[in-house]
Amino acid sequence: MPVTIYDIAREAHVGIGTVSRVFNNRPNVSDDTRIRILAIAEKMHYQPHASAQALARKHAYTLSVVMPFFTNYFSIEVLKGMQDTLAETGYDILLHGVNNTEQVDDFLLRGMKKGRVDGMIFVSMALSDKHTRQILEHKIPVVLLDTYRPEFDSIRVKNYEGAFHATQHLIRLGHTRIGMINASMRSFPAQERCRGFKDALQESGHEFSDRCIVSSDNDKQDGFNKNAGYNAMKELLERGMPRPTAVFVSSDVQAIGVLSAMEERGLRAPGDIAVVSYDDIELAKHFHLTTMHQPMYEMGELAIRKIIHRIQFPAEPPALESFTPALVIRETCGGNKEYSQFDDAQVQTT
Amino acid sequence: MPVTIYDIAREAHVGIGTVSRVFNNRPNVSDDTRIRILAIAEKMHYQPHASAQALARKHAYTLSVVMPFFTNYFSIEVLKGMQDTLAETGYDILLHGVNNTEQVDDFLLRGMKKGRVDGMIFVSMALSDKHTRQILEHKIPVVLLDTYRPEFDSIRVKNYEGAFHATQHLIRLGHTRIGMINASMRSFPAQERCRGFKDALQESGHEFSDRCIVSSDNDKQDGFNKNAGYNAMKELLERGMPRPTAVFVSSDVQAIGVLSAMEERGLRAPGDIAVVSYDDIELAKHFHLTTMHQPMYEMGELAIRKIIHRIQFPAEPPALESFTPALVIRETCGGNKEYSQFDDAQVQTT
DNA sequence: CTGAAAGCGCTAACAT
DNA sequence: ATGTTAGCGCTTTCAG
Repeated sequence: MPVTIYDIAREAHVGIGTVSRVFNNRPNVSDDTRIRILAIAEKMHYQPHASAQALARKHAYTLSVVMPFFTNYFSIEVLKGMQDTLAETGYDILLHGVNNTEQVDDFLLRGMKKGRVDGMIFVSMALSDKHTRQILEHKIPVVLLDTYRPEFDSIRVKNYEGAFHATQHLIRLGHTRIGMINASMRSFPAQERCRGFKDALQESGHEFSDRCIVSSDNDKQDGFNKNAGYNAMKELLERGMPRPTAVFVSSDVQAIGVLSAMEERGLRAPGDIAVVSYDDIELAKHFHLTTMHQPMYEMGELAIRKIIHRIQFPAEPPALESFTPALVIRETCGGNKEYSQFDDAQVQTT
Repeated sequence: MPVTIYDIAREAHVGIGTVSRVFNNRPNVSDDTRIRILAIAEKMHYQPHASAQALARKHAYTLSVVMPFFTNYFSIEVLKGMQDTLAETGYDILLHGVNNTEQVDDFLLRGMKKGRVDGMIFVSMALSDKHTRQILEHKIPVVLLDTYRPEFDSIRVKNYEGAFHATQHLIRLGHTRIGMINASMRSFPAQERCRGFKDALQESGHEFSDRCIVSSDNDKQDGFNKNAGYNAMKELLERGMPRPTAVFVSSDVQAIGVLSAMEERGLRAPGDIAVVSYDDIELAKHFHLTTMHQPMYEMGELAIRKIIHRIQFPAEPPALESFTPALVIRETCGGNKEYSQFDDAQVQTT
């Protein structure tokens, strides 16, 4: 029923080889026959068969992107960067949104199924040893985004440094009782940001107690959501210790929740409690959040370039590339507003 | 290099047919050999080859989802509904984010490439006659989501009715000078919502002038973004006509921008200007927006079920399924708050 | 420059 | 119950 190269070969009185050559832009076809074949193909509405090509070429031109469920801006921006880059390449992506860890197994299986995809990109998820081993065994090209594993190409933003910087900013502003609202510690970025926070405090000789940190245990999006921020802030305020004068929040979405919780008690930022958060999502500007800007779109772009490179050169040693987040100063923790680069914000790239 | 059914057949001293049967859970294989084959496959890390299967089965278990760039909540929620449903089915989706109309051609081509996908879902985009013809010619199963074409299965929300209802709400609240902030008229939903708005006004005998409507011409996301709302509201306020006492905004994201623009001039909702918007995204609650709730997640779910059904029964006549949006009353346009269903909101289903 | 033929890895119909 | 064989539609030698 569907038209194949055989059909058009017969029609054009040539061999299928010649037809194939034409469609693959190979040399060694006379302009004459090339044109004739193209015309016939057009007339017959010929479409090459993707699976057949993939089988013969041993190349599916498909990538799998596995990410924790992409409801937050970070994932979306990353995805967007990927898509725009993809457009130029002829690759397509299979989107694999992960709700929980068991699903990773499933997607890993799908991705590793021979011939399905040429490579996989894992976003923001700590890969277990077991998964790592499986991937290595099957030799499927992988790049990690917003996570790290020495075995694979990794693209990270310096979460530790970013958190450190953000906290330092608070300290320089004169704050001494500083709390942190963190996402779920299952998340790799959350872990790193927590470390950065602690170290910044310790380095500057601040007293520090784990009671200052509230980690969300909200499953949804690893705790990177508004409600988690709201609840965590409420808890922090109720822990019955002297109220912090500043908090570092592990993401902007959470910070929005934090702001809500504060508002409920009549507290304002920065007056009562200064707030610094992380990500610089689109809405951050709207909430005047001072936050750490992450080059999400660019990371998505790079991930695609890297995976395609890796597919071409599987043997090269894995490389780590790091993006440094930049502090965007708006209004939620006071401070100056002299320079302006990102819209209404001042940026320091440390 | 990679292990195939031939390898495992040789190892197990059986024919490849038997091996194939085992992996396809077909009968007519003795438990004995079945177990033996499974064991050997396991040992050799056998993975079936997706492209080969697709070629032989004439079925790729892949869907293409084409949507205008998914940076807004609507798309994301829809996507999420799709993904969750997909998990049970064994299908994967190729995500095709469209930035502009020319790209549709590209993706259409990719989608129609034989064997690539078993079906396509188009979200929130008016399909041109040309595209429609192409799809029909290639007989590829299609379902439309948030658009309509008699030629295909369509899932819509009643945009017209929703807008009508929202506007009516404003009218019942006693408003007479009502404006509308619309997205780009290129977007189908925007067109429908505009019609609903106009008709509601006319039906109730309100004077109506096109000057009350500001349509965004912001390209990004067809004008469904915060900035577009901000700019449009600014323009409306500057048109030098008596200030409207209420506005209907074609989406929540835009409404957030509208609120900003108002705030800048010291105007508050609902006191100075009442605001009703559309979508009921997650953040709508945070902004206390009175808005039309759309069952986005459910629509995504249904789209998947429909396309899979359509793939199985290509001959059935196309069906239209409609979701009715519900008015969620919060605070941006006053009114009562007696009942509560969606969180803090009252819902009327008309 | 072009045709023929051998795969790519798997499914499915047909024998046995 | 199991082996054999013929495709699925395309790419890619290898002759000519």
